[in-house]
Amino acid sequence: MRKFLQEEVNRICDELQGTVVLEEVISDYREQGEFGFVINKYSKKEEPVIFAKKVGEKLVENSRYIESYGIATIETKNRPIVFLNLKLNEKEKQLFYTKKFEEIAKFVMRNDYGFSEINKGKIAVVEHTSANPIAPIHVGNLRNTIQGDTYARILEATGYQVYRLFYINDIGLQIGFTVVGYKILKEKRVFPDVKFDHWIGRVYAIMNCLFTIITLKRKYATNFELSKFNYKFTKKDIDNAKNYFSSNIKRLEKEISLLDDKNLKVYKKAKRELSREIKNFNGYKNDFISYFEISKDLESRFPRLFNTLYNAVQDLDLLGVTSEYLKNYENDLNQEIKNIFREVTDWTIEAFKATVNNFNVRFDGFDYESDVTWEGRLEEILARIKKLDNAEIQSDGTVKLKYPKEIVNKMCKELDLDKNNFLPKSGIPDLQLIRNDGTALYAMKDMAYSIKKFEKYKADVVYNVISSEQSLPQLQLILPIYQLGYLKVAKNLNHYKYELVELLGKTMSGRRAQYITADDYFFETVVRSKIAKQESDKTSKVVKEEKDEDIINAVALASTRFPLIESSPNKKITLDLERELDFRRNSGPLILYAYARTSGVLRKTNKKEDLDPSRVKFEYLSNIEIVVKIMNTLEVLTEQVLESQISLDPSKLSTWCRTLALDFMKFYETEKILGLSDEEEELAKIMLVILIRKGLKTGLNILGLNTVEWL
RNA sequence: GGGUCUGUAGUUCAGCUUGGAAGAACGUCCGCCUGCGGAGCGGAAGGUCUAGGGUUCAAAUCCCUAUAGAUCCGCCA
Repeated sequence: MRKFLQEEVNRICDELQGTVVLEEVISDYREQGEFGFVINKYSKKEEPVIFAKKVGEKLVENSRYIESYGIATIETKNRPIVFLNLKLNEKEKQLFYTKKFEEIAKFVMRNDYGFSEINKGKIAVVEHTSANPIAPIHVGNLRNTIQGDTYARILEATGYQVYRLFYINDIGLQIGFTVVGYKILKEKRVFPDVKFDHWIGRVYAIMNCLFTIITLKRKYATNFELSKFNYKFTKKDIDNAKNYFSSNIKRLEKEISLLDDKNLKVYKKAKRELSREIKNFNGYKNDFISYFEISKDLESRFPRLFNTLYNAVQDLDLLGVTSEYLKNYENDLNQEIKNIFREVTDWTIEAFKATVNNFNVRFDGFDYESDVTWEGRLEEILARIKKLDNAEIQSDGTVKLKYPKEIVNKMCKELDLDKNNFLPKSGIPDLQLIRNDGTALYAMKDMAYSIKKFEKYKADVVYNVISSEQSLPQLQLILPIYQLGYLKVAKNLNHYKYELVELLGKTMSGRRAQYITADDYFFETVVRSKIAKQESDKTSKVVKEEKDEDIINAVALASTRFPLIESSPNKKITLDLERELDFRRNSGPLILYAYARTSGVLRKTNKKEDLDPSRVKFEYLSNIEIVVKIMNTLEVLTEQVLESQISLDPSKLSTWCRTLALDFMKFYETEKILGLSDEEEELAKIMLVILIRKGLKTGLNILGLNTVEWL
């Protein structure tokens, strides 16, 4: 109606230059009409009130829809703000809505409701989760998984063919020593006694602890006295470390205070360097203290694993063996070592699959970092990078790319990066690609993988779901790709950013093998959902003809996925498990409940879901205000999906679902639907319920949630 | 030191692209014990939209400055 009226107003009053935007009138002035707009910007030099009167009269005279008008004035310092509010002719309005409702009803009943074909024929790749395969997926990772999967579904709804990818980071120090630990345990015939990813998480934590302790001991053996145990700290070690670092920090602080601040530039630089060193010392000091505790903690929680590994590494040069393993794997030199790396990662990935499956998430492809490394693309890229003007090849063999201000600004402009809210005003730090031993750094492999995504999957657009912390590396990734001439890749590689998740009252730490895993979270939700269902069964007289398990799973799915997408991705969220598990406070179950209620209504009537809208007389609908609101909501689903896609923000769609559910609840409570004396009215109301049902189902399905008929 | 993100009701947030009359849920208080299913509904209280300045007839919204919090700036991946 608003849109239509807007056009009508524009047509009639040609002296209103520009487009009129009608607003809904607030309740204080409701007797003046339903819609209104601000007259000031059109009135120019004329007194707004007088101008409003003129326009109002003209509108009443020329439009059969507008019955009368009212003027509302808000006083300000200067000229008052004047609203022209329009009251509609009830009969014409009724006719208009009747026609409009039928239109919307037909639209909603279409098979492709909610879906568009704007991106038909195009291929999109969404890479998400990509958690390190050395620890279970925890609630922190889960936001990535759910955001990525939901966004993939939104892309599909706008016509894309979507590939969901998981990038397996199977190279690096952490996986290196974890694999060493795994091999030891396998030889000693110590096998997993819990789900593999949970178990490998413990192995990782223990190996990391042993590895870090020996590294620290080696590093500081000449600086202060340390006990002869290679893989353990004693109380005395910690005291010595504390003394050593504290005195160093004190010394540096004294140096800072003695600095001459006359030469500002030199002073600032020196100060920065000194505070960085202080930070380092503080870091090491904390490492000594915390690994002392971690070691004891892990030993007491997982005594068998810990002791087996601890004893085994005594006769082992852990640092040497790890680096040997890594070198062999990275260069694909030894089949046996390759097998054991793959064994660990593949088992973990299988466990990941089981985890995300609970959340209705599946992947279309898994790519190994090691494969990318072996494929030979790296040499080719490196050769071309070395020829770039901003490449810097140092005598020790390292290769860096320099990005001063001018280059960055120019490239950002050419790539149109400011549309993503990213316009660095200064240069960005140097990007190092090659170590002095000639091996490739992560950034290098990431470039190769980005290009591979476009080639292997024939992608038109790629979305990397990665936390906002990684904004800089993601930018550093695009620029060299662009310089190498991969224009399509650079322009269509997007960073889907999201802020991190915190858990109320809990700190998560992989090093300590302390986290709330996604498995725990789901299991806990299932338990709560069971309890909630039992309680509802007690009070409800309804016999539920659906499997308990399906209902419980649907509720658990909604309650876990919903909180992770209902606020916008660049808002940090704190999960309060008590709140999320209370189904009265979590919006997910509420929407499922609304849907189940539509089922309840339909069950009691012989009308079917395929009811033909053209048989329905919408003029019989009463309580027009809420009906109009519902219809307006239903009408815009497709637009809402598109908006979520364009703004990389699924929360717009989740809000849409919640709004529709709440409005339906309101309608349901205030209006009797079945058993009415007037058959036409009943039919119209049933139609409305069918439409809402279709809307909820479509919206929820795009969000990756399942609906159930009973709750 | 330099980027980026965030600051709106007691709490969690929407609204900012494209300026126009301050929104939702939860929590609190008061009503509706179930007529199509109470995981619900109605009502009330609760806000100098972090601060200051600018542009404008008009700023939560645009621009500048400040401030608080998060985060990034390694031969880690």
